[in-house]
Amino acid sequence: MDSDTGSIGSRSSSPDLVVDDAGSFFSNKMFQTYCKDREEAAQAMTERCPGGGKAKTRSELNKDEVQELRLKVNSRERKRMHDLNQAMDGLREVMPYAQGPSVRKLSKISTLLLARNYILMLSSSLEEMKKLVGDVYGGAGIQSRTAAHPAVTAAAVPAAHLPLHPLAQSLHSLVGGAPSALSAAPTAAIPSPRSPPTTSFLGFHSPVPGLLKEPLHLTSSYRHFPGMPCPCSLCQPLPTTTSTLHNLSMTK
DNA sequence: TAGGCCATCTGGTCCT
DNA sequence: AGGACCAGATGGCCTA
Repeated sequence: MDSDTGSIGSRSSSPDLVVDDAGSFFSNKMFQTYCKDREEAAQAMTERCPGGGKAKTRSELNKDEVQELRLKVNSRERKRMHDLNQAMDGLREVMPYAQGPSVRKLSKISTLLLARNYILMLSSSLEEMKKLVGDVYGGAGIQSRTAAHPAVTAAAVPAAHLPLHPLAQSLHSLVGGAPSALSAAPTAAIPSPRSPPTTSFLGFHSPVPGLLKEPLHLTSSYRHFPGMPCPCSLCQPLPTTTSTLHNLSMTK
């Protein structure tokens, strides 16, 4: 949307707005009740304290100053919400969900739920990858080695921005072999581009081929889509069992 | 037309 | 005192 210039927004949806001669606006209800008293108070105040050099208290503000203050506060709040929406857009950009003019934007609640599930999935994948790397290397001291290994550390970074490490490919050849389930994914779960995904869709239960970004073609029989769960055990989201994951919550 | 989603305004509360 | 944050209220837009 637009602007935090303090002028009326592109969606003039504000209730009880009145426009005065100067083109500014107030909350009618608020302004009537507010200014009725304030005006009298300010009138009395200016009569009592004409031209005082001190900063005025709120009770000393006259009608115009109250309006100016209100506009200032509104503008700040608009800016705050715009910043919030900008951050929300940034989050949408890294979500494994199709973006484009023909695709309806994820709602805020959907974005948050999807992000949560995405994080859980990545955490699970990371845990499983650590286990697999541990199996590959075996023995003690694996923790320090895996912690420093690029394949492991890279998993903590959003997958949409990273190619799969060669080690991960070799791990796939170790565990892989089953045909890809992606191509056979049921389309019933695919939301219409014009309708936002439901919360069940956001649970990542079935990948959505048509809405995926460019897949990574690996040497194994699996097709990997950045940021999306793959049918193999390495990439399949696991039931959340760690206490760390249990601490993740959408509640405030 | 109902319901979902959103932007905006507003007043209260907390913090610096 | 001023700003940030929050939640409630309200009305517009869009879709099923």
